Amino acid sequence: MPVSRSGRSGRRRGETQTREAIAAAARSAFAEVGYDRATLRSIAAVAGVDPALIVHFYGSKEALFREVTALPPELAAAMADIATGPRSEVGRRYAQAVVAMLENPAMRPVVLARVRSASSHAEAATLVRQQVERDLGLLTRSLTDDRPEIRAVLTGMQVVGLAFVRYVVQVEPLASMAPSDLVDALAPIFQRLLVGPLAD
Amino acid sequence: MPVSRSGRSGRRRGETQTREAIAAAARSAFAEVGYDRATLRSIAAVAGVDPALIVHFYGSKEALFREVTALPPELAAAMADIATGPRSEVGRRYAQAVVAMLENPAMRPVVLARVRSASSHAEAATLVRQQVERDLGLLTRSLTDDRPEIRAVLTGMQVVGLAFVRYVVQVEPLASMAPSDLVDALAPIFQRLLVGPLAD
DNA sequence: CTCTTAAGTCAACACTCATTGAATTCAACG
DNA sequence: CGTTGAATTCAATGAGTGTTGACTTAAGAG
Repeated sequence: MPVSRSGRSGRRRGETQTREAIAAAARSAFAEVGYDRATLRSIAAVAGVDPALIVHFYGSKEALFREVTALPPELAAAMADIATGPRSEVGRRYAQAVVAMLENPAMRPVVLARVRSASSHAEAATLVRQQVERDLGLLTRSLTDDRPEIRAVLTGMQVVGLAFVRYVVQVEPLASMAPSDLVDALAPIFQRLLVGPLAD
Repeated sequence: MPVSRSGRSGRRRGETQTREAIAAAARSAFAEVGYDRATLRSIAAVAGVDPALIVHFYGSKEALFREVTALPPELAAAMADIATGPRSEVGRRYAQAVVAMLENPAMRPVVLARVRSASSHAEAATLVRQQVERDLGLLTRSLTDDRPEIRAVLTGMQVVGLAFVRYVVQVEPLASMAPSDLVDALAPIFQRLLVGPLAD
């Protein structure tokens, strides 16, 4: 299948090119202002496209959100990797994974879109809930038999709290903290929640 | 100043009575669906009142939100109290204060209205930011000289994360956990963040 | 009783939203 | 060339929004 020879000569782009432009604009919009305030019109403007084209491609705003905030399935596999390795460093490994995810420019908008939209959009809330219950439950159950569900939800509380406080509310000094310092600050918290004692 | 003799005889209620009905409906609405989805019409319907009356009393939706999500100033004083008492129990005392606040039916809607609206409403985000920076900064600075700002923001991360995961996203088993169990789970986390070592 | 004042309602305005269906444009194919 | 089909736009629809101003109603003051 020959690809259209140019990206710029005519006004018409290839389909995948346009879809990706829309997807990127949508992710950013959902991540920055949440589901409600991210209007099809504003997304279309950023993507350089008519609003009707978005629903032509995706069907509806709901479907657009679902498609654009999907997480790659390899993420669950990465969770499993964290359990392998020395137990005394599992907190730091998880902290590194979380910070890396949130600093990854392809991943951050997806996570923030979900968290930011969870406040007013029931489906986004469900996505966050399932993510914590499934993926973190998997991790903690593979690490210990001592109340893994509680460890999972308390760990998830850290991740959601971090995303909210650092990126949404932007509280200093957390908002401008360097990733490596962030890992240092979070590692002991995760270490205790994942494999340490739950009470004193 | 004589108060109108009855609350129910005529169709007309006393002013304060109506204002409070509106305020309560507004708080619930903001807490349950966030600023954007809490429409003046839906609030008015719950309060049994015309939408125009709300703006007649409060001026605008913005002003309504501001007035209705104000926190009593005695809260800052309560923060100071937590610093007094045995250091080894400060984490538990703070956990009790946080859980008590979130379980207080007068307080919870205010906190949730702020957190839930922070996602899409800049002013709500500012309220949350200031709350964490000011009140928690006050507490940690009165407890230690060892990087109190970091302790404050990490502690705030717990509170925001808790509110979000327990009440907004409703992840189990945190969502249905009894308040006393919640205190038990949070106390050691706060203890370490407030006065414990920051690294291993 | 009359006047004043404020509580409360009503209908409308100006806007923005997602979504739709018809119309257009353009690249590819024969 | 002509035709097909998909990408893309255009204009409109209907529902919902915050806010406004004119209006009505009733309570308290003289």
